[in-house]
Amino acid sequence: MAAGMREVAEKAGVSIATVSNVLNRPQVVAEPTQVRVREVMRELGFVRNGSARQLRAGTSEVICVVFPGFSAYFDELTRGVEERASEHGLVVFACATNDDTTKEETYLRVMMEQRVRGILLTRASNVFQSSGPKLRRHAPVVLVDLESPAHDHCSTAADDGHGSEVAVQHLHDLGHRRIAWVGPTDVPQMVTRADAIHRTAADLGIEVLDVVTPPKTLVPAGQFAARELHDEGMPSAVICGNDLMAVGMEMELKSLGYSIPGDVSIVGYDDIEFAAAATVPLTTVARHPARLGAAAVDLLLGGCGTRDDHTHQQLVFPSELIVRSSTGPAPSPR
Amino acid sequence: MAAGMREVAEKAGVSIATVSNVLNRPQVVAEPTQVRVREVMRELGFVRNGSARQLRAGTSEVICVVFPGFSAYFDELTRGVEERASEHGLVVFACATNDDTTKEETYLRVMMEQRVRGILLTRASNVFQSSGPKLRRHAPVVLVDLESPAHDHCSTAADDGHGSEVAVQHLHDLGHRRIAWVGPTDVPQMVTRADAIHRTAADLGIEVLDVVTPPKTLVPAGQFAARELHDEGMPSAVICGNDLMAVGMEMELKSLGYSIPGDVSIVGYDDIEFAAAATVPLTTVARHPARLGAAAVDLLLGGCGTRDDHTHQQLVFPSELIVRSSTGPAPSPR
DNA sequence: CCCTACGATTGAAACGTTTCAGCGAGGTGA
DNA sequence: TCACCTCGCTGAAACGTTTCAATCGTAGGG
Repeated sequence: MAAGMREVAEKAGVSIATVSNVLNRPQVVAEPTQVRVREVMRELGFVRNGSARQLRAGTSEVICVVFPGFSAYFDELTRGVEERASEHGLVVFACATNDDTTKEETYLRVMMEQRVRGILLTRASNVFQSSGPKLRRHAPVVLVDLESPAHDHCSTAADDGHGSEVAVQHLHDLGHRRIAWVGPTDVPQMVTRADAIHRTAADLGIEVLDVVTPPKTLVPAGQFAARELHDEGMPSAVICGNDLMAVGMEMELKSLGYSIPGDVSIVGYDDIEFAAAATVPLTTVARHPARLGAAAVDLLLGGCGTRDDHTHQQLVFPSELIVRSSTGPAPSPR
Repeated sequence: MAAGMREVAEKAGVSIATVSNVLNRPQVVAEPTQVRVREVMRELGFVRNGSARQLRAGTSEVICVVFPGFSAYFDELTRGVEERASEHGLVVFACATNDDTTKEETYLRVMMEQRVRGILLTRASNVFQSSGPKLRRHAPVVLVDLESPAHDHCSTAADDGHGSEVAVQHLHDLGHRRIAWVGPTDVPQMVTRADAIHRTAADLGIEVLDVVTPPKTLVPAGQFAARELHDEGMPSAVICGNDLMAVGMEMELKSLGYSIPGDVSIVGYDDIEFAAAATVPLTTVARHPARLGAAAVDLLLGGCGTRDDHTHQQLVFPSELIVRSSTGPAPSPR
């Protein structure tokens, strides 16, 4: 059924080795031969067997990205990964774990088995802690947006600590003295942000309310948090763990009759494409996901995990506050 | 570096064949041997080489999904695929083409080369038309949300024709006589919807305005269309090609001072999770993406493409109109 | 005590490539 | 003319599994 190089070679009247050369080192085979072989390939609908190739050559052209689900942030992240990867002739496969540990384990196993060229991990749960070393022995791993406590991995991340500080400072400058933080407590990146916010707020004498969301940080989580705050007492400003939640917050608050930023100021994280286009364009801590993704690919290809002499790098990119219309002066107390 | 079955066998004092049996047919190997072999595997950090396995065994445990980008609809679709796939011990890799033909070609090539267990195609561009037959010879292909004109493929789809009829009828019942359709003209699924809308509207004596969007049917496209309609003359109801655009439409219209559904009624497609939670909960044509995905996996595994005697099936699932708050009576003309 | 049967294990042949040393033919410089 | 080089091509050995037929004990039946 599937024609292999053997059939191609026979029909073209050359050896298998020559067929292989046409594919892998065209310079060494004479022009006419090349043309003839390619012609036969087309005729026979030849598709080279990747497993065999990879088995023999030991190298794969696949990079895998693992994340919790397909949302705007990861879409942009992946775009960065893909762009850089394709410059090197690599292909990017993504998979969503839905925060399911078992699924994550399965995915990582398959990737190791396939000896993929590299794995980009975001939001890795405890799986990574346990099987990290084994994983690393079978494929280069780069952490995106996820710092390894032991610094024994390459990673790229945005400087969320600094971003958070600037965000809080911004709100302080606008006169806000009571703000809320909205995010899950079981997602490492979010905890980093929360910590920095609390720290900075304490320094500046700002009170922080915590609204805990589920780990699924999408629009509905923001809406949920908005209702929560509405019931418990609305602060003058809210920092949401990402833009999607911030948009949910915006929408729900408007429904509840709040004016933004008149009554409540809102800040997000990520600066996804859509942040600028929200009903009220969002003030947000830009994290440039595409850049993080591209840099992660550079680390992968830069020898991470393949060379013994490699020292792991933690790349941290500056994050900046993009001020749009969702933040304004705190309403004067009455 | 990477320990293979050879090393495991040696260290456990058994033959390679036995190691393989431990992995693939545990029933045939004695309990104590099994324990010992597994123990050694753990010690050595053995990970079986998927390429070799696949080369010899001829079967892969990977299903691939191809779509334009990572958005809510495809997230839900993939969830359905994944759920069904994992029941069969299969793993799902996704990739985003960003509507780039070259990228799509590359992806499909790699998938064929890897001899994946199956490919789920959505939004395939002309690539599919050209390389379809070749593709099909090397991997089972199922089309999702995409009808093959020649019916020479398996496919799953929602009955958009019927869904559209019902939507228009619904608006007619509410008294709307001038509506808009918002969507791209170069995406097959969208064209199907547009056609059905035009047809039904004509029957009912409803005038339809077309607003053409770019193929990237996300929130901003809806916002763009809203401004377009605002400038050109707002109809009393708008049907958007999907929920994301409908949400964009909602948001922008509210910003422009319109009341929903007071001034304008809005209908979407898909019924993504978020549709119910939008500022104004969305009336939408539910297409149950997860169900489409799961059914596609069933078709794949049901012998599509593997058996010669297989006849291709076109599975069409009913789509239903979910009426929420974004549609209401047409404003009385004054 | 032999024969059979059965359970556990194994040797070796694939699977479809890549790669490397080598081979013949033709060309070039001395 | 000979030695040597280059060019284009090829034979055959890997790569790490799976699988099937074959082997070896050993226990049970006659």
